[in-house]
Amino acid sequence: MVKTWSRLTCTFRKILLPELQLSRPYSKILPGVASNIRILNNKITNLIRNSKLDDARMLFDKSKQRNTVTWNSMLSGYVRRREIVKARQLFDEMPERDTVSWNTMISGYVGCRCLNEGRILFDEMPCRDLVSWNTIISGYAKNGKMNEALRLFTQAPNRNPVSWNAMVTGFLQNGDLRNAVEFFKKMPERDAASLSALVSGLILNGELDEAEKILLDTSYENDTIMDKVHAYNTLIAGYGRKGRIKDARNIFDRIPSHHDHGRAVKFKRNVVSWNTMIMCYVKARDILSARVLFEEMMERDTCSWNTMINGYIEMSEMEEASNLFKKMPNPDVYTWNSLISGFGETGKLEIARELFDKMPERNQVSWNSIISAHEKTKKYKTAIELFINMQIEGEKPDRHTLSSILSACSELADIQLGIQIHQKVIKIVTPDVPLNNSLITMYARCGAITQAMAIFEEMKSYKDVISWNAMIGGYASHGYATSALQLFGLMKEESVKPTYITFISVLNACANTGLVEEGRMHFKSMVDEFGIEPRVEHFATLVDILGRNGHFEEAMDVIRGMKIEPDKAVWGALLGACKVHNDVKLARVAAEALIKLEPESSTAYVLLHNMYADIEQWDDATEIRRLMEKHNIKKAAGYSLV
DNA sequence: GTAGGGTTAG
Repeated sequence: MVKTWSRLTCTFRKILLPELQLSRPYSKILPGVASNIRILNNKITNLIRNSKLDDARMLFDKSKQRNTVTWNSMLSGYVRRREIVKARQLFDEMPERDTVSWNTMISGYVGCRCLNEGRILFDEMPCRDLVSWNTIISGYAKNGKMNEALRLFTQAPNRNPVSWNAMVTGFLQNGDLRNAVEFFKKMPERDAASLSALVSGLILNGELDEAEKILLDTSYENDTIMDKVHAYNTLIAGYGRKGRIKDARNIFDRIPSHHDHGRAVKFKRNVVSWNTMIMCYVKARDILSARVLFEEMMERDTCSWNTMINGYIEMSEMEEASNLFKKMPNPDVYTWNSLISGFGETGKLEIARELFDKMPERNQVSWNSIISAHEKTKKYKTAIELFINMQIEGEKPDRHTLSSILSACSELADIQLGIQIHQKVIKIVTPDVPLNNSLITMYARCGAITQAMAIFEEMKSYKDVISWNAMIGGYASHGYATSALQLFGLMKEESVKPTYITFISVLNACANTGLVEEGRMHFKSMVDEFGIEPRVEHFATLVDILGRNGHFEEAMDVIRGMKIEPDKAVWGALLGACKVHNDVKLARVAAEALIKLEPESSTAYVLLHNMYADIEQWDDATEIRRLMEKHNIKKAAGYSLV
């Protein structure tokens, strides 16, 4: 039986195979061959649709029989990919061209903004159809050449809604709203695209009220536009972006809902209408109204759930987000990711990690979210471990990953890893300003000031205030106070507006070099010249500068004049200065203020006690000891009572 | 296989 069967198939092959290789003329006679071409064309079309252009080309080259459709499919593949040179080569090689070939080629040129080349072909082509005219008209319209578009539009032997819509869109893109509306009104017949084009164009031009007017007017007409819901949704979203929630809701309510059985419904709300309206509420942080609408929905899609869940995450209401997530039928990777990043942002690292470990599939964003969650909660080592695992599992790091890891390197002052990440950065992405800033910070924190400066200088004019802050801070915190101040001078010369962070470094530099006058001056200019409200860090440093140099009166004046409550850094700076200058009286004031702020801490007690001991005021020293015993204060490690 | 519009989230 098996033998007979294989003999039979052999015979069949002998008969069938030669037929498959028949050349062109036979394909017209033999239906089997014609259907083979159809199969081939379908295959090529599908490959192109899935953007597998190279596979399509291989199939194209291999096939012995091709018809014009085969060539056209291949041509449209190149046109879609904007590979205009290859498209033209193929076009020139074609054994015969039909109108579609010409139109495709023209649309290719037009899509690449090569209007002249497109026009040459248009003028050359043997017979033009409506598509040819519309292609060239929309080409001119899209590229702002409305005069030429209009000339061709008028010349065209006939027009359809596509021709009119191209003109309307063109006018809108050029901000010519008057003509856009006029053309829309003059159109002999309009379709859904006409309305969509006009409404979305008006919204892009900021004319939301005009868009609404036209939209509502159109609904009174006996028009043929059934599919108006698209345009309505566009307007809802437009209002949402402008924060006009009431107007958005008004439009939403005007779309007939599923419950309107009574009258003929020309169009009705779809799930996008609901999602868009929920989105509006979420953007306006009106999470309650969003939830009400969400509960009213008859059927929800993934987007509805994710929008609602993300709304709660935006409001940091992670519990509600979590509850909804548990009820959600089919969460996708985005749902998981937003929860992970939400829990990460709110410091709930364990939950974030649990979700990450549990999720069915991960992508780059999942890894980035969990890495950043660890980095933000100061779990730098784990962040780096995750970064390594990410790559083991075949997920590529991107600029977000690298930026998180660079921060971890900065905090750990791990320059070895930092350098490795720097290499990766150069290999994977073109560093943008934030990434370069992270690199500067990393090198500066690791004490590699020269490398930090190299990047800073490479950035040329693309530096922002953060780049300057990172560099000035790097100098200031590594003992290069003079360089820090010089760089600050350059920053002002280049008219970059400093921030409060800049001044922390600048004042620190002054403190470290004992530049009292300069310190005073910078503090004053921060307030007067740059209008920056001083924070406790600034006051603490100023007190430090003044106190250390013996200007105790002035330092106390600064503290008394503070609009905000002085914190332990401020009093600590004063106490430190008193210690240097052996001013016991003022030290007592500072120490008492410190003890008030931190009753359990022994630092101030010990310091004061030792100052009394130094000048042999034993009664006072004993009093401090008694106080410590009374309040059960134990010396912190590293301190001793002399 | 070629021409116009295209709404919501991550």
